[in-house]
Amino acid sequence: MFAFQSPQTVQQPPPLFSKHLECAATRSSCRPRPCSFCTLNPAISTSTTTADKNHVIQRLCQKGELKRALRVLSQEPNPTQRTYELLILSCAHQGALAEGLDVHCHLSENGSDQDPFLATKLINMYSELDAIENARKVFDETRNRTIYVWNALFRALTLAGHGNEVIDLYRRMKRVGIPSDRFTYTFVLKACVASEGVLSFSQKGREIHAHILRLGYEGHVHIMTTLVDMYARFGCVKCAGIVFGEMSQKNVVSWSAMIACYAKNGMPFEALELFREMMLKTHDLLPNSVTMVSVLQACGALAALEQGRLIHGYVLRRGLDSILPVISSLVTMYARCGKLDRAQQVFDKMDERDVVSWNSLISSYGIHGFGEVAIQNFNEMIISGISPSPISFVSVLGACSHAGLVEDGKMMFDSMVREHRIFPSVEHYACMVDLLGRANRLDEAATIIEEMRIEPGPKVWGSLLGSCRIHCNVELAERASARLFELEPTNAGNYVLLADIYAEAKMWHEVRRVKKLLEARRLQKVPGRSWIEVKRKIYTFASVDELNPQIEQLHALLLKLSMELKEEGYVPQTGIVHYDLDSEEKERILLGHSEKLAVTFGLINSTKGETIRITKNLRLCEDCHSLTKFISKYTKREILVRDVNRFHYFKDGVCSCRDYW
DNA sequence: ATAGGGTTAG
Repeated sequence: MFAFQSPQTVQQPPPLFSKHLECAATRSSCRPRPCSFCTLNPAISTSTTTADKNHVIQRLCQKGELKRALRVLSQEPNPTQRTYELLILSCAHQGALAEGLDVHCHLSENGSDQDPFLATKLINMYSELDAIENARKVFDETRNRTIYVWNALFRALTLAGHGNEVIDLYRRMKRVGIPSDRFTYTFVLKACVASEGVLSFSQKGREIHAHILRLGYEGHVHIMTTLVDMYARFGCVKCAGIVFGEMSQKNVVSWSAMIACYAKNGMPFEALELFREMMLKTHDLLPNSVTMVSVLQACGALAALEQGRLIHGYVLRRGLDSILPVISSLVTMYARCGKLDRAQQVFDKMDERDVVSWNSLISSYGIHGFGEVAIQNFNEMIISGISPSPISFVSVLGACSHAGLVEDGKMMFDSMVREHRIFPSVEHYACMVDLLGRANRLDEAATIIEEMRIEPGPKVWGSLLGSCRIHCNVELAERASARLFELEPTNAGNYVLLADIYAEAKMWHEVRRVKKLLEARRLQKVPGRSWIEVKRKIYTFASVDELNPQIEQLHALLLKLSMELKEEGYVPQTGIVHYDLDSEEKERILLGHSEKLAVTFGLINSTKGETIRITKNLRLCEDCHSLTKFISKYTKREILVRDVNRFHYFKDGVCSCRDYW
């Protein structure tokens, strides 16, 4: 059979006998009405030769007729390597595990299972079919393990989330003295990300990085880009930046990886800046849809509506507006910039939708406080034939939580397992704790945690602590924070929350104790920041901001506003100030909050009638919330504030959150 | 001899 195969005929099976020769000669006419040989019928007689049967199987595989191919296989005593390969690929492609096992069996009986080429293909097949055990078995049973076989198993294990195993295997491979190749590293680096344990980053990642440099791969674009991505996923923006900066060759993927690194690690300014640099510095590289997704994400994070609109324009000009991930990120961008109606419009214009597009829409309504609409969209998604993903539930449960729809949320949570066979993750439990906790059903929230079937992570305890803050439950807060201090000792936010709760309860001694703990561990509270986009420029504010040239003017106006509004009924919420000071001092501290400065800046610098849009990196404090309501009423301005969790839309002295947040 | 790799939305 191989004798017939010359390089040119690899793609087209070789003409083997006259009947097929006819077919090959008249291929054009053969297409619409295939000849009887090509369709080859179940009636393949026993008299057909081995070569013929191989050919038939190959044709059937290429046409996706797996079942018939297998039927012929069962009559075929001696399939070629190529035939097996096509069968394996076909099984993988069609998600046919049972058939794949049949092929594997056949191949073992034939003694072909020691062929490292086929072993590689089998491992890939099992990987695609989510049968990692079988992939491992193929590896174990293959005696002649070429680097292809090793790499295939690395890839399979990484995709299945067994990162640690890959690292161990890789080390074993090195010990045994098998040389790795450039492909090995892209898989092993990804495995570092998928591996568990605190030490994964410092030990494994750096270890592999060192090997890569020692082997002289520092000029290899694929490997270096993966390295950038690895550091990005570890949250080490600095390391990613260094690798990126030292790359001798960069392509669109490398740039996109670095932009995504900034966007995903809370540095949206830097993401936009790098995108600008890419556009200016590289003339042969065009950003692609993947790049734009990260850029849009950054716009959304900054609530930079004007920037976002510009990018949207660019997306349209480049014709990237029909790509699903791009549209979904446009929906999210508009919603996060406060333009819920625009988000809905973009969504409406899609001709094709997937779960992610729906999830974008659902969470958009969620952060704007429209819980019912979110649920409605969730149901519409199901009616349209798309099954919810775990993220769909995160989105809809979050929406219920923001809107105080406790019963709906509980029903949703129950339906997860019952109707959709989706088992709740830590994320979902955190949503439920939040939902119940906000609604002042703290006992129920605590019960949920007790009854969890998986280990409650910091997200879950954090939700509980946040709810304790809202409802001033010192006792439960102490329990939650004790767990949190164990689980994430370096997260300053948890200490601050606990101190807030003690302060509200006027337990000054305890406040000082927590603050000392913070100092002893050399942790710093994340400073509150707010920002506002005015005429496509973004201005940021911090409570100790002396850089803004208008700062004096802002302070003066704020003081005047607060005095006037006190006469209208504004009462400064001094209870949230951590220090045991007199009330005048406390008021002064409150007036320094960054969102008040941003609102005032907006009042001065935007045109009347324009909505003022503010973004804040933390949760909105009660005092700012209260004062902003008054400001919206007495200055007749609409003010939109997005905090970490959701939107607050202030109009005529009321907020869209109905004081529930 | 052949084969395979990096960035993506919620």
